[in-house]
Amino acid sequence: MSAGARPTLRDVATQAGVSPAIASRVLNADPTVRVREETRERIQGVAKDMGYVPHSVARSLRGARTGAIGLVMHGLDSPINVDVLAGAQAACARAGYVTLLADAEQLAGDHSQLSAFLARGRLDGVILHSGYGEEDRLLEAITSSVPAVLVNSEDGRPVPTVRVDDAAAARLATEHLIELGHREIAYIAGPEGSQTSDRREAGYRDTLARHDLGGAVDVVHAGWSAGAGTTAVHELLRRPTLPTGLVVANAVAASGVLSAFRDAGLAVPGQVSVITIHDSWFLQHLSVALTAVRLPLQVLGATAADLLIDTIEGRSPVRDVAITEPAPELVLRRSTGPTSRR
Amino acid sequence: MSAGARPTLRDVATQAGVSPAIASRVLNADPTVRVREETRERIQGVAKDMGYVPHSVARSLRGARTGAIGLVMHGLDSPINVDVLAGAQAACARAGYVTLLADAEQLAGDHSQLSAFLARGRLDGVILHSGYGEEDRLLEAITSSVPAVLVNSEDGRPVPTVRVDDAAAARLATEHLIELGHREIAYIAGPEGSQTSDRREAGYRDTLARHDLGGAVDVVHAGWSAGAGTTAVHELLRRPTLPTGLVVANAVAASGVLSAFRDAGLAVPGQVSVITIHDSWFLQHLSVALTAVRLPLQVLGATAADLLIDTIEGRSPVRDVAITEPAPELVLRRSTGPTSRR
DNA sequence: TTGTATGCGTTATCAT
DNA sequence: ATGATAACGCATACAA
Repeated sequence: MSAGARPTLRDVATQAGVSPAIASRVLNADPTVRVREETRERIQGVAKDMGYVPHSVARSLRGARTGAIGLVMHGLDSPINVDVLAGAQAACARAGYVTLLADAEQLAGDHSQLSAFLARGRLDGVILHSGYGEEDRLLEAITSSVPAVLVNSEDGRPVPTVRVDDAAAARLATEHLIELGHREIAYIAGPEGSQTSDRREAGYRDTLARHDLGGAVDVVHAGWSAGAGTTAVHELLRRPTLPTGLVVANAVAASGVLSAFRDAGLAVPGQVSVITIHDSWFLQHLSVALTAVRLPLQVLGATAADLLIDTIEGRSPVRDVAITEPAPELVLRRSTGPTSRR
Repeated sequence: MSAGARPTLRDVATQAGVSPAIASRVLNADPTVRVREETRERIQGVAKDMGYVPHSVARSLRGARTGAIGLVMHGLDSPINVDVLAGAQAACARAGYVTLLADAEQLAGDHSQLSAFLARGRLDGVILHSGYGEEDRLLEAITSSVPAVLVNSEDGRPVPTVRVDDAAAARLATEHLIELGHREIAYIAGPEGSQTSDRREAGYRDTLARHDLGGAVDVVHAGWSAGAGTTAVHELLRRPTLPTGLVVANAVAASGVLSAFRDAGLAVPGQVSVITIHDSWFLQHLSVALTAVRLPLQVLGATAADLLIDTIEGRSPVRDVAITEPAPELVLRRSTGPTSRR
């Protein structure tokens, strides 16, 4: 055994004066094997002394499992998405899996990256949280090679799906504005085609309808970025009259909304109230501390991981999960207030 | 070949009527092998038709390489650290490596996670960007198993180190305030023991000294979080007199600083100017758009990756890298202005 | 120009 | 209670 080289199972077995087979079973605590207590201790002692570490690759080759889960994520420039990643990563780690991280856009755009990632034997499964643009392209390649779980996508897919209760969150946000007396409430949407944004829009429309405000539906398509929020406000400002309340689909976009109002000299919440979906540390530090509906994003990631792991380990036939616990929660700050107009 | 099972190299070889050895060498474009053009095409055709994907695990077991790099990161709740992660991830992917992500704190606190991550044969190397608390504990475990590169740590370590030019950034920030006429400038530091914060402090001290303001050195220890920034301001407010300018070690902490001033009713930059180190998308949306010194964080991550890959692939004896290109850059926004006092 | 044989480190099966 | 052996899929040294 040369200096840097780690000992193999055979090294341990030889040193302990037993066969590799016995050493393997003892070190893996195989319950079906009966060895003398003394032998067991000797093997374990030698393994510890020699600093034996199992060779994960040999193990995966022998068995079918790799103990690795792929996380294909998009938009890591947004803390919202990072929360999902963190939740998924932590849940995988707790369950004994390591996680491979890839960027959805890069993977979709570079075939060699995709095949390196999906190389046979590398992964036990994949969690896919991608922008709607990459999703279809990636999904087929992934599912043809390993089990997958989709985050925040439409259900009715060929793979299990996990999402938060977007509609409920939007309802809560819209209700809040209505309770404050607002009647002209616009929804600043995400990019066109985003299912997440569509579900929130549905909640917004629901709520207006239930309050006989169905005629006031007012949707402005923007995007997930701060710049998109700013652009949406500029669009609003070109109109003769402004809504009194805004439900913004996403906290990052809402940052841009607030800055645009500040730059335009409009008071929030004096002239316009703003509420957003998703909470994050930065909201209270924006130009006006931003009222939001908190959604359990880490739980979302963790649930996706748990569902995938159940699938991998042969449990649970659950297909689609909508997370209702913890429920969406209103986090009151300073960006919403009673309407001054009627 | 059953339904779900992917074909092996042997399946391809058999189907093409050649031996596995030839198939292997053709598919890997081994330059030392000379085969008939017709044979080559037949093998490649069959591989494509059957959807052959090399088995990464078998490959790693045979060779010594795994094509995987571990990213051990801390503080993914801060966009600053996520930038470093994104840079490293992208650079690894470009070079054909997949990346395993782990959280430094979790790894340091859970021995079974650590050994799963460092299992023999899993990784070709590790990039470690950890809080100063976990670093020492993790470093030994990691380096005893694979090559590593340290991000933003002190040089003179047993492993190669990469960092940005913290001192230069702090000098630039401090100079800026001095040029605006400030003479009482405090440094809001990171947590005690942080080398990154210490390097920035040195730059701050340098600059004061060079302007004969060495007597005005004023360091308040805080931390990297927004809450720490807020606390530091509360501490300042208990003093009889406030500095006119603040250099804050980190943009997230600076968010808390700005909010604390807003809540206390102090005007920024009217009564106190604030500049921070690190730029990020949210700075322009804070209660006052925050002036900052931009440091190339993605480049930092990418450089760490490149250095590690050089090491893995047997090139380059470079030990410690201080990134000077692109140089720290002043990003002027609204949180700094001429001092009103003298 | 192509084929055969071996071993990477494990674990499971079957024997003793 | 323990050991011998085979096999996972691939890449290489060597043979033909």
